[in-house]
Amino acid sequence: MTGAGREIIWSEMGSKICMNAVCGSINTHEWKKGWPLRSGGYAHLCHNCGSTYENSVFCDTFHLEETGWRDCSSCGKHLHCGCIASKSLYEFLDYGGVGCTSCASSSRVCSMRNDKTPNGFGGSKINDGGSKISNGGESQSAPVENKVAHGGVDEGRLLQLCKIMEANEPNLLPQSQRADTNASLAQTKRDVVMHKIEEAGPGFSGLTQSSIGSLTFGKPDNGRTMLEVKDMHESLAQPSLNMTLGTLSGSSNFVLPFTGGILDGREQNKPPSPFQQGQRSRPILPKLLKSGIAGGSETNRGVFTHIRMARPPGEGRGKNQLLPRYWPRITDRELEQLSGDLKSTVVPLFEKVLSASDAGRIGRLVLPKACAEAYFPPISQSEGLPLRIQDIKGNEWTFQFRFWPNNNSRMYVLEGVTPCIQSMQLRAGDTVTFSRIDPGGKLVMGFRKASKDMQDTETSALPNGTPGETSFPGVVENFPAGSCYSGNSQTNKGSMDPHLIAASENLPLADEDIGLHRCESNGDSLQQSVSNPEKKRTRNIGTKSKRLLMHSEDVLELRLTWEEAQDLLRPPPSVNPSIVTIEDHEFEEYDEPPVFGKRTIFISRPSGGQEQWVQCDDCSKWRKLPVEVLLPPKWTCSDNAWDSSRCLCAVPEEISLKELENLVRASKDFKKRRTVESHKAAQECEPSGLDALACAAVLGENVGDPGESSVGATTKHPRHRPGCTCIVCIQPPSGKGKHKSTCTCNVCMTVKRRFKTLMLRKKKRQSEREAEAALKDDSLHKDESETNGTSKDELFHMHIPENEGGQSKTQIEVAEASAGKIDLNCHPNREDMQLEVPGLTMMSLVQATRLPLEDYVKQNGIKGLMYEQQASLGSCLPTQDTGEESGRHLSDEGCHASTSSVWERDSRGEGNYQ
DNA sequence: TTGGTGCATGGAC
DNA sequence: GGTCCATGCACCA
Repeated sequence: MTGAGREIIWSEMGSKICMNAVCGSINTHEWKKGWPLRSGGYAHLCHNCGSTYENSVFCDTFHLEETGWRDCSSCGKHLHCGCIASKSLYEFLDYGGVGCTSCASSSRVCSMRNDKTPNGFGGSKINDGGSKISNGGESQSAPVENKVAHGGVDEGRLLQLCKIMEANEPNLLPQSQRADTNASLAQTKRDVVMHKIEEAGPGFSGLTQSSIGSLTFGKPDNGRTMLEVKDMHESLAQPSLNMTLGTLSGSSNFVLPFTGGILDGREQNKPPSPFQQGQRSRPILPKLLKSGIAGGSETNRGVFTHIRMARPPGEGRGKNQLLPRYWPRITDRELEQLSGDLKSTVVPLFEKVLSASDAGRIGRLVLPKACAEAYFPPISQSEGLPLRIQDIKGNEWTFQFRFWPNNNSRMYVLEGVTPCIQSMQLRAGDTVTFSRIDPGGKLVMGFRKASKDMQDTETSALPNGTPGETSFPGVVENFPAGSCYSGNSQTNKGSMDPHLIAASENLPLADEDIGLHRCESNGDSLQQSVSNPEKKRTRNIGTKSKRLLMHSEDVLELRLTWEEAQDLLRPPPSVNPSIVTIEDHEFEEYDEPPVFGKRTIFISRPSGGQEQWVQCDDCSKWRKLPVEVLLPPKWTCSDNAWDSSRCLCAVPEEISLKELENLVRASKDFKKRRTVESHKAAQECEPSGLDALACAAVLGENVGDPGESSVGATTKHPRHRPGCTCIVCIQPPSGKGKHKSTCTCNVCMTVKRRFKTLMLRKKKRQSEREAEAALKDDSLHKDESETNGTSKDELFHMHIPENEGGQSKTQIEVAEASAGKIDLNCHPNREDMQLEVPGLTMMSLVQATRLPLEDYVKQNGIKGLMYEQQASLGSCLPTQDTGEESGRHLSDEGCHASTSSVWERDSRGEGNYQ
């Protein structure tokens, strides 16, 4: 067929994917032959959308020179091609169009004559998957024909685009991103797609709505793999493509912010676009927004306003190489806000998700190399230079921007970020954003809480979310003070410019409509940060590349949550269990697995009463229930048999959401306190790792499963890891059987060796003490009173179970000492070891150890093993006396010497226990 | 003993 | 196989 005097024929081009963001067709072998090029040959067009081979997204000067031309509306000379209809549109508008090469008049696209308009642009109407292309030029000056209803790009459509994008441009989504959480990946995909759409500009003005529709791969009759574009909108469902490519029509053109970053390496070798030359420092956002969104179509406002999408930064050295994961994610609403306050121009540069290292105490934030080289001052010396960066609160920080050589490359870091990170209460997983304020070039640092992101996603799924709001994460970014990126975080409003606060408060943002989850979690996060600003033990979960920092309390909370989750287990419905008795314990056996009941929250009233609240699955209202009620997985107001006045969703909630939030927060605090307390209690009860080992090695497995003991203990060892050769780590796995008396394994030999040293040391110290006591009567009396008198309890500040039956105090002490308080890591040469427990004196220990071990063993029912171990020990000790002594003096000062420092030394093998 | 520094290492891409 | 980068870790003050 023909179009605008040009014959459209098929041309063998090889299998190429149309890079058109919306199209993405795989043009197998055949491309449409387009208009003749000045350099000879023909342009090649996607058989689906009509884009040029290199497509509209990536077209630039190269195409302007090589492909079709248009006539200047003033002088009639040829100007430029239709490629500008897509990517470069906003650049044209931004710069007032392109000067005609002949008459120098500014030639906006809309005013150009269209006699050479290439197909696929300027209102080309493509039907049936692009198998036919009509005359694109004829509608050039016509207003945008948009046959599709307005509205936002919905999630489903975007996801489809994501899939296409992923299939077509696998390199766009880095593996690290793919391996990330689904939410993150989805967001990244959306970012890329949205950027693509955005890049495509008005060329897709008719596509940004439901016209994006379903994009499915198919095989038409000609056998070509191609993409069909169908409207997903039910009310607009049509059997064939209904897509009208946007026509540039004067002021109605919408403009999207940011010049498109180039994703593809092939762009890099092309001559620079005339629209970019000399324009690096232009203030991008406000100008674009002014000319764009403010006067743009509602369609596209609706599309982009709420969406947090990553956009490649508009400038910087080597910007083209920036991975999408570093693209700053900004919502158009924030940009819109920018357009209303042009006192300063914020140029988002890049962002980075904080790793555990970044957020850790080391105070170094690893910068993506490309970002550092693109946006930070060039440095030649490893020492780098100090960099002043302002945070969102207006505080100015000075970081050392430096690098160190790394594999013939460089690793860039910002040093000294800890105070800033703490100031912003950031943790691993949160995101820091780097922007620049123009004029002045001041670097500013914003942040985005990871938890908030998740909450946003979560909130979007809440029934009481704002209707019509995008399902994308809401706006939670905290932008630099003094700029328009004021953000919406309540947390930071206090330090923000008042007018910015007002502005942000006026924004009906998604996260203003936060549900209970968010308030709860946010407050929680804040509370955690405040109460535990530092010195937290961290634990990594997941793979190395996806390390997530978990604070110890979080881990505890996770455990607690799991315990709570078990509470939620409900027997399978309508199934009677069979009762099985095992060792006097009755178990209910079910054929079917249990189901999870509905989660409820328990809150404690200040008056002391407890309440159970549950959220209706239909209306999301919270209803109060009796505390003892267990709910099925699904629960709605109609199931509220306990309060007939509130058994309808229409009935308002009993208390305000705010009040409920407060109660929940209080309940959360209580839960946290309980968590910490239970953790402390667990710490007190759990034997240390070496204690467990001592029990295992000395007493044998009957005392308890050493493997089990070591599990709890391992968490106390700072350097346990695979390959660790410390005494705890080298012990045999649980269930491998006890060590025989003749065992010469590493563990047993170490235990024996240390035990011997321990006893020798004890004997020596005992004699010293006794000599001292003989010299000093006063101290002797005191010691005697401690030993024999009633102050023993005070000396032993240990956790002693209150109900110890008829055991004497001494027995209890020995029990404590023997049953798991032996720390064989104690250093024989360290005088301070015995003093680590307040009130614990040598004499008290000595007194305690005078009880024959056999008696203790008998009383505790572990005699057999002890005898066996004793025999083993006796064989390696020099004298029977010593051996006997060793049996009696198990409770040495090492009982409580398991400090982390000792562990450390042990794990490094630096301890001298010989 | 602790914390900072400079570099090395290894996994992921 | 090269590059990036998160983290480890030896060394030092």
